[in-house]
Amino acid sequence: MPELPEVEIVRRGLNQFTLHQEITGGDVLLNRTIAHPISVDQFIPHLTGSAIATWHRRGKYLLAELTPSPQTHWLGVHLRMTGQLLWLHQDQPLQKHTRLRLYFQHQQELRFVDQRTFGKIWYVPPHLPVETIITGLAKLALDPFSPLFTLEYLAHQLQKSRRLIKTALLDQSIVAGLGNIYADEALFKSRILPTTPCADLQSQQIESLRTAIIEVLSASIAAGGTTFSNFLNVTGINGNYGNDAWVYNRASQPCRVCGNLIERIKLAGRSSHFCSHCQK
DNA sequence: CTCGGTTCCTGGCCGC
DNA sequence: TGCGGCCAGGAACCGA
Repeated sequence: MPELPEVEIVRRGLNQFTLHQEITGGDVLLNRTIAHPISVDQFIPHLTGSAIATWHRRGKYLLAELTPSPQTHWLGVHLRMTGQLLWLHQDQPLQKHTRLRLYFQHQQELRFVDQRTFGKIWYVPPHLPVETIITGLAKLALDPFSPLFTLEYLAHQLQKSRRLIKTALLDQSIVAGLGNIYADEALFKSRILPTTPCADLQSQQIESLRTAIIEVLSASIAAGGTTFSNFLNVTGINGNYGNDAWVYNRASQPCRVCGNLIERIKLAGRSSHFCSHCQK
């Protein structure tokens, strides 16, 4: 599932291919993909004639800064479970789950393909803060790559939660960008059991967790994102990270550190993978 | 206010 | 081989 590293890989690809080219039109194939404006008919006309100055990422959200305009306007994208943004020629045959097509000059196209239809796309008009339209941004925590993502910050974020650490890590208002894969991986690297209540974590463990989060995300970005799920970068290429996952999706397989069998349990409806020998 | 459960959706997989 | 049902999960929403 696209988590921070996959979204970052997509962002880099978008910045490589889509900038400073006029949007000439488009086609909405599934209305509910467009989260804003409410009237889908207005979506394509709002974008037509603009170009993308740059793509930003906040947590798992992608934000395209649109020009020209006296005031900036924005295009927002969340891939959710199965969303893919592909840069291709308009002649390329439509994928079965194509939800949105944005046409660019020279017959190029930015295509949104999303099997399970949870993905969302927003248009944010000028004069409005993006948070007022893309409401998920309003309660988003710091990005782990922010210089402000310190031990003090993470400790403070976890202090206010009475939940188990695994559940807290999936909450985007505590840390932005983690999903089920990298939450399990970061907990393994920091040797913390997913069932540990946040309040029981020692300062040393929180620092270890903070470091592990940054390392796990960095390693995946360096590998081009995960092999899991149907993640593709904008040119349609899968990543390489899944092959060296420590625990994710490895239930009943030997721990890569101690050989104990990896266990799998359900926490708040999500599967959690861990080694009960390495993690305490 | 906090938090867990449910929901959205499709396709892969398991067991009979 | 065919098919029913379960499972995967990000985040909004609902209700305790």
